[in-house]
Amino acid sequence: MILETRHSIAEILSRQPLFRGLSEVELAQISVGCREFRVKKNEVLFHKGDIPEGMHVMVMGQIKLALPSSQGVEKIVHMCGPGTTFGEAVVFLDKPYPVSAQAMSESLVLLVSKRVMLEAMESNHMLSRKMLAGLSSRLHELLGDMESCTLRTSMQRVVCFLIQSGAADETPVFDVALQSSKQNIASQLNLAPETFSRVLGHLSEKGLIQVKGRTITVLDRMQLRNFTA
Amino acid sequence: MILETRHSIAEILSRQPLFRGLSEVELAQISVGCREFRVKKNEVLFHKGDIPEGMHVMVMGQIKLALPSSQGVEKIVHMCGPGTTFGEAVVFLDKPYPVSAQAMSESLVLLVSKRVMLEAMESNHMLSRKMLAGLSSRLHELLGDMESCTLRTSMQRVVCFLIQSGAADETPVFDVALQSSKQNIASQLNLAPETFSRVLGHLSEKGLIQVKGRTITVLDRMQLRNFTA
DNA sequence: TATTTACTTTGACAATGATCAATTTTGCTC
DNA sequence: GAGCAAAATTGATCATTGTCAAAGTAAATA
Repeated sequence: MILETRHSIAEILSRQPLFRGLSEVELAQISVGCREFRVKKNEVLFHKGDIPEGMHVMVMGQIKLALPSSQGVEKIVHMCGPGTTFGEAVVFLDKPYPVSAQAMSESLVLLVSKRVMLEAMESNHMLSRKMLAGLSSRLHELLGDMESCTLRTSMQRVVCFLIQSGAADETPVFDVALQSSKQNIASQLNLAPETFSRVLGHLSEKGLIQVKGRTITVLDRMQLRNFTA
Repeated sequence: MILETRHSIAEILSRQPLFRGLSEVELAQISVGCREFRVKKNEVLFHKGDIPEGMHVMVMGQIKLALPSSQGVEKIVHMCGPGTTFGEAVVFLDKPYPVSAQAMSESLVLLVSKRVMLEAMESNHMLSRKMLAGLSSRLHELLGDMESCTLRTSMQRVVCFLIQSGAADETPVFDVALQSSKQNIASQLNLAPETFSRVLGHLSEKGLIQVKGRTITVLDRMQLRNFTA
């Protein structure tokens, strides 16, 4: 039974981008250091300040990483989706979690112990390399968020968000499907939900976008970009 | 002459925390991939958007990493001091610099090429481990800054800054020596210089701190901390 | 030391965005 | 589909913080 579980965990791991390319032996070793978590919608996986045991691998679902504040409000720092990892940094730091993690939908998460991760990386340089790349990406992403928060107006933040959410190509018209509620997006953009709503309203009035529930249609990428500066 | 220079670079490297413990051969190999930069005060080492060639090691001086904005203003993200590194992330990412780097005082910086860093890490796992730890620290630090910017008032930001700048012990009275100008600190705290000045003024009035040029004396750590919540 | 330049402080004012409250809409559960 | 709860919108108001301007101070340079 346990062997069966370990085996299935190894199989799950093998499908995650981070662990792709590892040998069966390596996967087996890592799977031994794994714990499986099935969390329901709104369930909290860990709180800011908790002592971390390892790194998390998202297999299924959606989890938000957020900074709680003394009052009820919180600032969402990142949304994690399938195939991604989070909490990498705590593997190397001996510090409590700097954020809280809460499931936005029913999710399946693997917790890989620090020790096992460190050992696996010691014997497999490619894994180290991927972890380095992952942390680097996260750092750049966070810098981008910082830039948004500190030197852009609410309008600019929303416009940048819309443009970045579109395909990389230069199609003038495209749809943005919000992957979560608007208040959620607002928090990521560091805006009050009301402000977000109003900004979308303004852009609609000007005929630059069209809002239908969680789908926003950008009607004129060029003109929209003018609001960036 | 060149050999002489390479040798001295290897020696400098051996004194940097990141490279401490490497063999002479390893240091020699890395030094081959190094370029030395001596920058004067206010000189720009690189701009946001430039294509990175490698990672930087600060040997001497002080360099600020900042996000420029369309208008003249900028947001300082980090101050780099001797013995630290910056631009680690670009080694793993193939992306332009997300920040600009400008010397705040005459500085000596080494640029270690991406290729050489990657090779050195491949053969020395301890180096990978240190890079991972460094990136992780930076990430947590940035999360802390994010927390500050997004869910604290100007007063709270300043108070947190003062308390964090003090020794870890619980001495009620201590000095904080600002390592740069007040407008500089203000930018790091995401405040207008005027606001920073006013907040310090308020705290002085209440008898919680005393400001003398670039030295701030905290008179009552406990009471000051009350402003955090 | 004199002179200029940069930094800091202070005041008055403006504006962006948050908050509060009420209403409408959406989506979920039974 | 009815009823309920959560989410979104809209309006009115307010507060925090930024901006502009001016004066004062410190520091750098000749």
